[in-house]
Amino acid sequence: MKKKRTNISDIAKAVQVTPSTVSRALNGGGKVSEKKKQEIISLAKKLGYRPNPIAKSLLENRTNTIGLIIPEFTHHFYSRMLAGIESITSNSGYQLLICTSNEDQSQEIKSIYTLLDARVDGVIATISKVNDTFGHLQEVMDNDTPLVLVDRFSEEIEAPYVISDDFQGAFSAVDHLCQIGCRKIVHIKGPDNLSTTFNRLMGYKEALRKHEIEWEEDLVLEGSNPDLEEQIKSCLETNLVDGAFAYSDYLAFEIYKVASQLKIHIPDQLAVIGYADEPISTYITPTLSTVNQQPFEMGAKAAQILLNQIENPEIPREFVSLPTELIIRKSIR
Amino acid sequence: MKKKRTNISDIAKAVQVTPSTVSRALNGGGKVSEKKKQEIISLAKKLGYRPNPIAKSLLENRTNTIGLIIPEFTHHFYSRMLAGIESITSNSGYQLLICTSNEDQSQEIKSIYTLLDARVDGVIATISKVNDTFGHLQEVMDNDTPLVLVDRFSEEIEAPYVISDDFQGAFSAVDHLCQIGCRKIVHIKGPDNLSTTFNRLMGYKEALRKHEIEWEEDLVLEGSNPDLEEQIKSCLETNLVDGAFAYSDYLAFEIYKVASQLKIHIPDQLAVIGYADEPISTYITPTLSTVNQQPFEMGAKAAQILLNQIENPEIPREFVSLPTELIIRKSIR
DNA sequence: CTGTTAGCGCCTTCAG
DNA sequence: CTGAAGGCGCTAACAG
Repeated sequence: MKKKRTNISDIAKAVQVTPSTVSRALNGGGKVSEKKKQEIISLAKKLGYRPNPIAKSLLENRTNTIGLIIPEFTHHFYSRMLAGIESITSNSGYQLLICTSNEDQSQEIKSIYTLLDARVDGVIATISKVNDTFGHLQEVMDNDTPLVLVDRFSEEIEAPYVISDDFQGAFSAVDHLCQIGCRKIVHIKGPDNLSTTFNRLMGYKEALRKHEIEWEEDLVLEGSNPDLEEQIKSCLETNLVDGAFAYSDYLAFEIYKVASQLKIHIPDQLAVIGYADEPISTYITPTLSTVNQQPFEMGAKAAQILLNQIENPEIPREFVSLPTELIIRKSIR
Repeated sequence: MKKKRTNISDIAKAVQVTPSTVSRALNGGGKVSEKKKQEIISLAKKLGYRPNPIAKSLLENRTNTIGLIIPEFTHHFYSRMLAGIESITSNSGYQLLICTSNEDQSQEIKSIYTLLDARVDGVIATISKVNDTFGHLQEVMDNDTPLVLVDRFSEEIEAPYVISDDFQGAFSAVDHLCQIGCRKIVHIKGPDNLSTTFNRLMGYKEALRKHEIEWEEDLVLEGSNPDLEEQIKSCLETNLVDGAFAYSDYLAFEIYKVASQLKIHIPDQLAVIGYADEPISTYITPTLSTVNQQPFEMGAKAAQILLNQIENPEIPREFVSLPTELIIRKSIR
């Protein structure tokens, strides 16, 4: 059994006043004689009194707690996002209640209700990859609990969101490849159905268009294809590919592997750009150029918007698309 | 303002009974006529009634919440540990309240008090690297809040802990190097003052002793040394080094860099083993052999011990040292 | 079987 | 300036 903590009436008894007076002395509400006030304050300190936030929560109908739902912790991207969120919330006196969904929508739904039960003051969520129902998210909003989506969003739900500008990120990467003279640029796509996959593909095409390069279907490969390695190999062999842009750093690494097999030199014969600035990108040889999505800033921004909504529910919803940053390393001449 | 949730007395009014009856009907305590019970249950469902855990917490003096303190999120090791912890707590109906210390003890202390204020039912903590005071941790225990240390521990505090067996991990790595014929094995040490640094060094020495190899001071380098690269270079040049064991995968990578400069072939001329099985270890060339500390299992075990302590405070403290796993990859013949 | 009462810790009226 | 009373939502003990 937990030891009983000293509470407000313990102090009241000791100083021979009522709990209300102690409350007033400690919180400054109303007038208390300076003498008693000092006495109460010093005793409180001596006894290590700390107000019970649970009682306050019950009274005020708020918990100073933010619920967070993310797919998982282990990708560097989400760790950084989490760190960004935490940097803001902890500075504002909010606690973080964290749930993972493992990209499984049924778990996401369960988590949402858990958080709602816990009476969190707001929710930040990265929705699962596969999603077809939005009632749980709608319920959060119907409950007047502010909700901010981060990294992924859906047209189905009218919550504020913070995402990364995938179109621009891809565009800047491929634009750079074109500028340094690449004319045959292969693209390895991400998983189907994700808006990020689509937007990065669009950015790729748009950059080609800008440089008046015809888009070729043969040069766009499916990253999820089980024999991706074969695909890359035959693509590199049959075309005079001089540039590559991958949906992720990990997929870019697949290109490295094949290039090494085919004795194609990176960056002299082939320039490569990945996506997400994973730690591996600075450890592989040659170091990989990539697009930084600024996950820390994404998390921080989402947290700021949420706290804003909590403290001022009337402000209009914000929809933020954060700019990306192209990082040039040795995979490019 | 948050919308008012339907509570127990809303239901009571609607069904014309008292709140206590509703409570009994919903929780099964005491006897309620089957008819009313059904009526109450169906109405509760219809109104979407969900009990307010805050009220229950106030009453029961427990919050079904676990506090967690970790240095940071971004190292893969902590992400995995976190995932391990979460896998256990979420299955047992506990929520996770997470704080980061950024390896700063003053922040760690602040976080501890925040968690104590939040009335968490237990605390899992990885203490900061630099630590010289333990009053805050003692206070957690004095408060009868179960505490489990994970990854790092201190003799100064008598809390149960779960750590990785660094001695055995290092021993198995160096033992393996000896077995494949290495006789001149360099070791790059970790940060001073960490027990892990010390224990891995001990494991290194013990393995050498087992194979009757004299320990040489010249072969042990400081990983934190700013001109580490130079040190490695001169060490590899002046000694006929044929094996290397590094405190971390990142430090092992420093050896890769120098070996490449000196045209020393890994693994033919030099066998290398790192530590921690970071993702980079499978992406660098050649893939790096390493020691897996099983962070997921560490987190899970710590969570299990904590939940045990919470539910059964009288059980004796456990002190767990988890075995490591040597992973052999292409950095070894 | 069901209602009443009391209390978890705190704060906020409302009286004095 | 300070005490008394009430209530946040819920449950447990005690009466009926």
